[in-house]
Amino acid sequence: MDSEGEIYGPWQPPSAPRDAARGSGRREPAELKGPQVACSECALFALCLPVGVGEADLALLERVIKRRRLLRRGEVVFRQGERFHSVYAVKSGSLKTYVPVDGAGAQVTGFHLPGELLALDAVGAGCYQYTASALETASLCEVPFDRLEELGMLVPNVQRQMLRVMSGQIRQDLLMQVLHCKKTAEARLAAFLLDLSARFARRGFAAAEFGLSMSRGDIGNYLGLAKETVIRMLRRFEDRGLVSMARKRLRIRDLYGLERLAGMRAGELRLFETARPGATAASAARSPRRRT
Amino acid sequence: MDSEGEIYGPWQPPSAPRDAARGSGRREPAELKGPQVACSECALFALCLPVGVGEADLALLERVIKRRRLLRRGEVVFRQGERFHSVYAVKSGSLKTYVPVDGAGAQVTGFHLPGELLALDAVGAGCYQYTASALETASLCEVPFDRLEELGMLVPNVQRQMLRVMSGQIRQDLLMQVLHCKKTAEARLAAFLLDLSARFARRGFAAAEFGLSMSRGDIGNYLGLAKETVIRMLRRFEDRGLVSMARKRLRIRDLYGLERLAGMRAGELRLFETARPGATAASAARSPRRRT
DNA sequence: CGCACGATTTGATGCGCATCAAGAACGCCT
DNA sequence: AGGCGTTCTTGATGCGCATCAAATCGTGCG
Repeated sequence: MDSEGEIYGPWQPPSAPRDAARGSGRREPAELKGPQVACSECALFALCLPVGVGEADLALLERVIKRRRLLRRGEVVFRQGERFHSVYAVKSGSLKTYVPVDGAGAQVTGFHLPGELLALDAVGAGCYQYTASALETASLCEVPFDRLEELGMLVPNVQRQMLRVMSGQIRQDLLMQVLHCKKTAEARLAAFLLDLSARFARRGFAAAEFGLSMSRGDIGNYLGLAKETVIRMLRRFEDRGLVSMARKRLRIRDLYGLERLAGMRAGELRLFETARPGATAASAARSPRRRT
Repeated sequence: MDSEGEIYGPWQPPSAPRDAARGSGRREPAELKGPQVACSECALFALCLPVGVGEADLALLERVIKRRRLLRRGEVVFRQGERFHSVYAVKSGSLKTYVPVDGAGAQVTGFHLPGELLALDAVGAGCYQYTASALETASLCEVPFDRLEELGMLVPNVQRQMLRVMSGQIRQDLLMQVLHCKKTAEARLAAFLLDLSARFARRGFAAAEFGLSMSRGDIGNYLGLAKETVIRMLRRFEDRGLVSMARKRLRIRDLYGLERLAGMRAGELRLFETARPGATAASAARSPRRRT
């Protein structure tokens, strides 16, 4: 399916993190530690899934991939404002995306796990809307958008699938808005963990145990909380037996308890590219104290 | 440009607000008071703009419009979860969209002014993602999506334009996230007013004076604030001479002052369908006290 | 191996804004 | 006009969470 783990670093913007030294010794790439998705599990593949799951489609897909890129922690894939040319699929590792914000630091806008698509929303803008950087060693598939468009000519449904993916993004943003406006710190963090869990599960990884590759600060930034609050809430969860944590490793012990805290079921977050005609949302009422 | 103000109410879901009585007397429709956009100013028209602005295109556009719908305050256009069939363009009046939320009320997800498009993001989901209802007497153009798709076949760029509009929505959601995570109540409200102003201006209405058709409660809900806070902030703005208010009418007196409060320039909100290759965002530093 | 710097924790303190509780000012209907 | 429900306003109070400060841990490095 893949082979040849080409180590590209050709277009390397001035961001090299301190640990980007080439021959650092420890653990060479090629065999990547973390979870890694097969092409058939990747969001990119879903772009042409509707036409059938045959070998031919896989071949079509392979043809649009320009190259793979291997990133180390902190390396930047693209920056906000750069001219848009490619979308990316995460093959292994994880990334965060963020936008610089006025005077104070940045706003983390999302985390991206193996099998997920990156930057499709830049299509309509002509330039990337945010900066993407690796949270850990990661590999990506780059897909030049013009090739994807060509593919769209051959396979009419690809266009529709792109709309679908973007629509899924908007749906996700809606949920984030609810989270920010109506939920306490506790509920936000619970929802965040459930979201991660569901996304791992979706690609075939363990839903109950996974690594948090981002820092507490990043989580807090993303959720609109101070990092101290994130820490305190995590501790609270652990004290209540909802999760157990060792360093950056998290294990969910009481899924239902978390769902109760979050005020929503796990599946309700990130409904990505799944049309459910009749579903009208939650029922579970629970919310400590937050607005009317 | 239009004529025949057909008063349709055929598909009227069980929501009739208390003031929906038919022959209530006062002020018949047909002549609408508020701002009203010409077809050439409408977001729908922008869908095929790139092919040229000729008469032929206008004719094409007219062909896809199924009918106009006239709504009274509180009437619902579509509900979350209903099967998606049409997108809508606001011709006059204004709407709000919202999603029901677990135990407590709803989350207002947006307001929609004349010339703006509604529900395009439902394309990828197959069902509407939120409920839309009129804030005041309003008229809409309904466009069945299958007809829009047909148009897409005739005019290839329509597809691209749809991506563009959705991408603009995602960009807007990103800004909302920053607003919620990093800004104080004061900054949020200032940004909200600037956003409204820019949107009115964009369609050719007065940027400095307009009506707030939504209630303070709706504004607060949308921004993640209590309605009391909205009121207090508005008063504060007025006391400082930034705006002046009479009932639901608002006049912006000091645009620059508001921008300083919001911590961003007016144009930075809602950059809708405008690609700006090199723009990297703000510079104005200002934020009273909010996160790191 | 021990140094240094960043990430993680924990506690103390205070501010921003939600919440509660009335009252005032509409808009709407009879 | 007069009544009434809804929205808007204003003040008092308290809680949630940001902020500040400082210790500890982890990790890459010389």
